[in-house]
Amino acid sequence: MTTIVDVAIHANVSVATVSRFFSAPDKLSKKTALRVGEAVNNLKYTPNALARNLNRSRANAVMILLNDITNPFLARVVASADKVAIDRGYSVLLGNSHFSQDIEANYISRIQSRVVDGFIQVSSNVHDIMLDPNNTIPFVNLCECPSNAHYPTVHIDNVAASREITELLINLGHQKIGCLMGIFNDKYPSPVTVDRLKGFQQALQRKGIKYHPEWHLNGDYSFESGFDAAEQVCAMQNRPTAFVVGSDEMASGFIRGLKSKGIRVPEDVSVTGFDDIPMARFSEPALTTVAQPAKKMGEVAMGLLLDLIEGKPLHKTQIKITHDIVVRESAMPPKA
Amino acid sequence: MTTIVDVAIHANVSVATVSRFFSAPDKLSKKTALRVGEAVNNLKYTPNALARNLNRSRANAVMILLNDITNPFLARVVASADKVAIDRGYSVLLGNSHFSQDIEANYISRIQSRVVDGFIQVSSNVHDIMLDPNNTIPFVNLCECPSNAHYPTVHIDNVAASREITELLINLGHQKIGCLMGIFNDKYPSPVTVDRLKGFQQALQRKGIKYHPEWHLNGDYSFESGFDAAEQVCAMQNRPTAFVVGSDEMASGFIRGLKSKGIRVPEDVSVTGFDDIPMARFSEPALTTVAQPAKKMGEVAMGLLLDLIEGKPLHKTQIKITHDIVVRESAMPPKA
DNA sequence: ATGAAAGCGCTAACAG
DNA sequence: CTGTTAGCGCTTTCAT
Repeated sequence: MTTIVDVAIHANVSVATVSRFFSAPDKLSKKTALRVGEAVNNLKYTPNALARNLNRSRANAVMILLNDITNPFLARVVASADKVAIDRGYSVLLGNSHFSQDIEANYISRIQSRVVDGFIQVSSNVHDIMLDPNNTIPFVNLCECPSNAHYPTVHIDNVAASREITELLINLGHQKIGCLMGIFNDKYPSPVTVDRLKGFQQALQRKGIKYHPEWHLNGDYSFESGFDAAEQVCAMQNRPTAFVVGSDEMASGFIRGLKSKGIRVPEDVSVTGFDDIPMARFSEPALTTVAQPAKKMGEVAMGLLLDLIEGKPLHKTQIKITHDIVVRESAMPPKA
Repeated sequence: MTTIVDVAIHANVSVATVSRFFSAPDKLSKKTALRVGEAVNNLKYTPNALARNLNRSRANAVMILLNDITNPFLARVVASADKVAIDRGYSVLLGNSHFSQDIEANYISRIQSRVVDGFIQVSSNVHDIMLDPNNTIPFVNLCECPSNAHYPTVHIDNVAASREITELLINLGHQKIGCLMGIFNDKYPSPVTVDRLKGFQQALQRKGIKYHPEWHLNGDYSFESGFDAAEQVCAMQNRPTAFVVGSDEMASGFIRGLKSKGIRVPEDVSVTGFDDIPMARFSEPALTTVAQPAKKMGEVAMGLLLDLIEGKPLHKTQIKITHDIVVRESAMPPKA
């Protein structure tokens, strides 16, 4: 490996000068700058980031912690966050936990070893580091912050969003409304799940409609779990005319399952989704859903994190992103 | 920040002992190990990876270079590759180029600064570093290697795969077969595109079927481009009875476009895909396609890369992965 | 404008 | 089994 010393010798200057060539080129005279530049080219020298980072004690990298990079919503969040990171000179490390708390914890310990300057967490696990009042590693939670969290956060108002999409169904004339939501068996129940259920119930309550526990189905946000849940709908003798579903993928699978059982959507049963991933538009029928602006959320979260890292003065660290209700084809008034 | 020195003082041992506590704990007596462990806990010490990496000159990290993390096939590749990386103690940096050669080149220069020990490239751009006979940074190309590449590679036989899926159509009785493939306007034409077209043409030729350039449509592998391509099919007075499409997403969009124009699939036109992403199964009709084992490819590529990095003796560095033809519903015999 | 030198925090001989 | 010490490659005062 060619080092800064090689270049210094080659250019007949001190290592300090070579260092300046990269970090403060304007402090060099034209002549020396030229000589150094030549040496750099001849020797094909690239500064060693490891060494540089060590004495700057900055890694110039951030980590994004998430459960599953193959989730299309998360992938879009990562893509947009990643873009602002590179634009600002940072690398991004993937912290894909594959839904394992152990793996996520392992990532946290790597983070503590300073391989990154901060992290974005897109999951709801709570780690010691996040509770430690002496913690110095910046982080922001995206989408999944417990509602009482005191740390930086970027999220939509899931309660309101879920309430609104439910109200849309009610305004369409539905009175018998079921839901298909996430399950609650985690150590740290997903705030997303909690809030979306809460919004659903709020809407019913406000309109004086009874919540039927027997119409409350559970899934894990996947297409498959939606497909499977459809089975239970068939078994219902008194069937809802509409379902609020906690994610587009699950809604898509649910619709597919319903159709395979001969139940038409939206003619027999209306279905709504959540997230507005690309597939929502291409599902048949196209999904009426809540749009969560993945791109914007990724950008805002990364922007916030980098500001935190760079010590910029911050106005606000708990940022609410506005959602949208997207009306397409999967919901219509109930048959008389 | 608490450093190794703090711990050493606290435990009344030398820094070397503390270092050994982490790298070779069995070389310590029970007593000292205990003392050090206590100090570590009390001080909440975590070794600084930056410093460690510097004098080991190893980053314990690898980069995955790709065009778009929101591509479901790539996301699955990354997820599986990532899994073997963490299992072997490495972090993975995302090199998401957003289809920009400049960004990819920028990542390459970061790589040269030694922030990672090696990289997997899932794109077809050729960089100086890859041609440099003196290059010491290990890398492997996944899926997208030019066929004459001399460097490590993991890929399926795209020519054979494309030929086989075309033959399936021919065996079904189709004689008028069109295709929807990628375009060739890149500096480094995608070998994937080249090979899939070649396989398509080979199949026709072997069966003595004429290749009709006017039935050759172009897209960019996206759902949208498939949808748009369907428009051109309507305009054809002499229409093929089947199309070989270069990716599942594009095939899916193509089918959707066809259906929106009143052309039934597969009754009027058969369509095949490529990749077998999850959506292929859920598309309507479900896609007959070539299965490219994303999970396995990611694992093999990462395994190979880490072996390379760790200097393990290698039997083979150009690895061919077997594909499968998956028969579902989107292809049937042509109407008489 | 440039150089000398003291580290950044840790590892790895080499001694003992 | 444990300690001493010389770096890893670079940045950054402090002088000049």
